[in-house]
Amino acid sequence: MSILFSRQCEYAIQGVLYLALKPEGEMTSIKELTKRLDIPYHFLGKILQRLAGTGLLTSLKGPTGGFALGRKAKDITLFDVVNAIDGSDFTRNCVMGFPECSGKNPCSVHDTWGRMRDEIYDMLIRKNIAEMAKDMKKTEYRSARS
Amino acid sequence: MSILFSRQCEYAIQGVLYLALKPEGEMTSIKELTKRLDIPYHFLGKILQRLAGTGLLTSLKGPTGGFALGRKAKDITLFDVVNAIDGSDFTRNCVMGFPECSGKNPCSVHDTWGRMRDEIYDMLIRKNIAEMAKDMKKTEYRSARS
DNA sequence: TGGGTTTCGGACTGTGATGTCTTAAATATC
DNA sequence: GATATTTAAGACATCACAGTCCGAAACCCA
Ligand code: FES
Ligand code: FES
Repeated sequence: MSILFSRQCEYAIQGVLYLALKPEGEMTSIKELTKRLDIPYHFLGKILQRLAGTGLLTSLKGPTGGFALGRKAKDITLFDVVNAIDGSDFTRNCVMGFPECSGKNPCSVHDTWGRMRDEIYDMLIRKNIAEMAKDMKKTEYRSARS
Repeated sequence: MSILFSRQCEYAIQGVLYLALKPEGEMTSIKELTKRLDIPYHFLGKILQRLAGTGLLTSLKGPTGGFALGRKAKDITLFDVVNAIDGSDFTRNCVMGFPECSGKNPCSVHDTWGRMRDEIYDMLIRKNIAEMAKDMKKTEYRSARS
C-alpha cells in the first residue's frame, strides 16, 4: 500500500486501467482481471461492484458478462476512481493531522503541503485513463486487448 | 488523518514540535502536552515512550519528570520522527500499489510520482524542528515556552 | 427448459491500528 | 522512610480495513 491510497483504491485503479485498454463496450470478467493483476478474487469483485454502483463501471451477469467502463475512457480520470473509493478529503486536510487546515491557523508546512496537494490532484486529473492506460508499461497490461 | 502519515505519526510530529519550543533540557509532562494538543493521554504516552526508545527523546520519571528532546532541536528533522514511527517505505513504493516500482517496469505516473516523493522527502528534511516549531503558527503552540 | 457461468448482496472472519485501563517502577519532596 | 507524581509496560477493548464465503439472481446457450 502506498502512502496515498487505500488497498481498495489501488486495486480499483489497477482494474479500471486494465478495462480502459479493452475495446469499448467489451465485458471483462473478474477471472481475467485477477489472472493478470495480483488481487484477491472476491475482494476485487466487491470493489468493482462498488464502482458499478457509482456508475463509473457497468456490469453484466452471465457467461458473457463482466465489467466495462461506464463511459468513454477519455471522459474518466484517476481522480474519479480515487474519489469514488477513498474520497477527496486529502485535498483539505492538514498533513500534520491538525483539526484545521487554513492560512489563518497554519502549521509549519501549510504552504508547501498545499502546493503538493495541488500537484497530486493535478497528477490525477491531467490525463484521462485512456492515455494513462496507454502510458502503462507494466507487464501486467501487455496485450490486454483481446 | 492525512493521506501521508498514520495517526501515531501525526501525534508524534505534533508532540515533538511542541517539545522543540521548550528550553533545552526542560522536561515536559504528558499532561501538559495533552492539555495543549488534542491527543488521548495514554496513547500519547505510548508514542513518546516509543520515540524515547529510539533515542529521539529522553524521559524521566517522578514529579519533575516528563519528556525532552534526545538531542538538539537543530539536529532533528521531521523525517527523523516520521521514520521512527511510519518508516520510510513511501520513498520506494509505487503509488498505484504495484509490487515493483522501478524505471524498468514503470506505471503510468512513475516519473511524476517519483518527483513528488522527492519533494515530500525534501519537505521533511529541509528544515530542522527548531525552525519548524518557530514557523508553527498554530494557536496550540502559543507560549509553549514556560 | 435446464444447466453452467457470472455478478450481486450480505454475512462472516482476520488483522492491524487506535485507544483504554491497570499495575509497577522510578523519582522528588516532605 | 512515606507519599505523591510521573513514566514504563502490558493486557485489554474498539474500530476500520482487508479478505473470504455462500446463496441468490441474472444471463447465455444448448
Ligand atoms: S494547516 Fe497543516 S497543512 Fe494546512
Ligand atoms: S511503478 Fe508506480 S510509481 Fe513507480
